[in-house]
Amino acid sequence: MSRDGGSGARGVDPQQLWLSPAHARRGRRPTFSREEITTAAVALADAEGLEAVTMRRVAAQVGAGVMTLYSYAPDKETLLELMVDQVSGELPTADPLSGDWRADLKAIAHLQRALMLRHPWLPAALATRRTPGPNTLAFLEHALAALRPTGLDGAARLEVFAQLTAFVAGHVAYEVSQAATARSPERIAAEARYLAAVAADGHHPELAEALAAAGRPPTSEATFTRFLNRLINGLDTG
Amino acid sequence: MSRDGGSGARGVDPQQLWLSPAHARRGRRPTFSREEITTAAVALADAEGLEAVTMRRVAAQVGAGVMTLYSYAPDKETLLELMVDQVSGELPTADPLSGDWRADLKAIAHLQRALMLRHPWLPAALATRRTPGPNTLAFLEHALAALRPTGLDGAARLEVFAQLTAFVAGHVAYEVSQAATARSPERIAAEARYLAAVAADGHHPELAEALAAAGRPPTSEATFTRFLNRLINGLDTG
DNA sequence: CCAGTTCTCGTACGCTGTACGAGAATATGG
DNA sequence: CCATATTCTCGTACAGCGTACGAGAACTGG
Repeated sequence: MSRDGGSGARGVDPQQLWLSPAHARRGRRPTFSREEITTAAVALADAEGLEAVTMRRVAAQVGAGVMTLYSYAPDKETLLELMVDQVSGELPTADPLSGDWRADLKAIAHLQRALMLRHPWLPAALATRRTPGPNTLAFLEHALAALRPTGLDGAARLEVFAQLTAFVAGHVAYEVSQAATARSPERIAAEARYLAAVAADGHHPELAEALAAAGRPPTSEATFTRFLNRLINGLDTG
Repeated sequence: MSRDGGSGARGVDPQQLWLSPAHARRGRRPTFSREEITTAAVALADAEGLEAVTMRRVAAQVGAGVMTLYSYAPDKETLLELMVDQVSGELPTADPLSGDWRADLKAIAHLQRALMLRHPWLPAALATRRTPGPNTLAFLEHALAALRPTGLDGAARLEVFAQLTAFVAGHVAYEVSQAATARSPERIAAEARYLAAVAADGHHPELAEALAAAGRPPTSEATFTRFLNRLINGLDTG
């Protein structure tokens, strides 16, 4: 018995993660909380990147022993899911819908991009995410409602939203990787030298032209908007 | 001195990776080759996934000592880049172009998808890739040529191709993660139960409808084609 | 107060990437 | 042919990772 969910004596059943928020009524009272731990992990990831999120460092951040974390999340991957869902809570889910589904969808994508820029580790974390948590589901609900005027059936709307999210994640991942590279100028100079050498070898005329034409890229904001418009405008053809 | 590139005494300069294929003319002759090691790593990743690619296991595969690998690649991340470029060599770069850039671009995307399905670790590996190798550049050259009839300038064509690749990678990553989940039926059942519970709570009508409408999804091939067409058909608007 | 339950966390294990340096193999100058 | 310089090979070692285990602390209901 006593296996009926709840933050059990020996950690949490990963299958029941999102269905067991409260703590047991018997025995010692918990010193920490799932939210507290998740917040610490998010702060760490925001400040130093996803690879800085280790069980030891998160534990140190909240002032707990390392193994204590396992009472609140069954493993590290689950902690990542908690992080994803926590920051997903920053997304507004009650924005009024205009009825123009393209405009609404664009607004949703811009919200997602802003969130990912605020938490640059998010695209990478989304790549391995398994089950959406409540905050993620709330936003999904909002997005599905926005897609209702398309006339697509439920499954198709789900598909469209998944693809949109993947698109935004891919774009932001590229944006932040560019920004990160730009921060170490030696790296980027070496890469530019290498590409220039390749372009100069005469076997890559298209690449040479692409590199020659490249001044500074326009602000990524504009680029994002351009691609987003292309994607969304194409949506009900094919 | 003697720091002029080449597979140096103590490994390879990561900055010069792609410009230093040959080996030194003095001293002991190398027992292995970069290609041999890369091939072993790719085989390992194909068979057991990216996380099975550890320096120790790759070394064992080729029959070398662990540290020997560091004479051929300065670190593990570089080995991953070598893997990416090696499998990129499987992409044909001399396909005739039809002049219909949309059709050509769709063909290119299908080639990329096929490659990624053959090497399911590729989308994840691409996410952290820094500098494109020669095979990657050859395919890029081909893709840029295909985009020439669009009238876009070089930089814009580069952008389009990057976005297309990200799109394909995102889609295939989703495809393979679905397939992987399907292989452990208990997991997927638990997730379905959880989502059903959420849908039944009355606060997620859109989600409920989406889940109800979902029979088995059509073959991913068709889904991929559908999304690809949407993306490409939208390309010269916005 | 006692028994049962739950939470905390020190210790330990197997795994990772890789720095170091000794020794084996080869090319060249004498 | 030998001495020497150069290059490649790889055993050992270390810090850091995720996490299994189990002893003990804190709390509740009887």
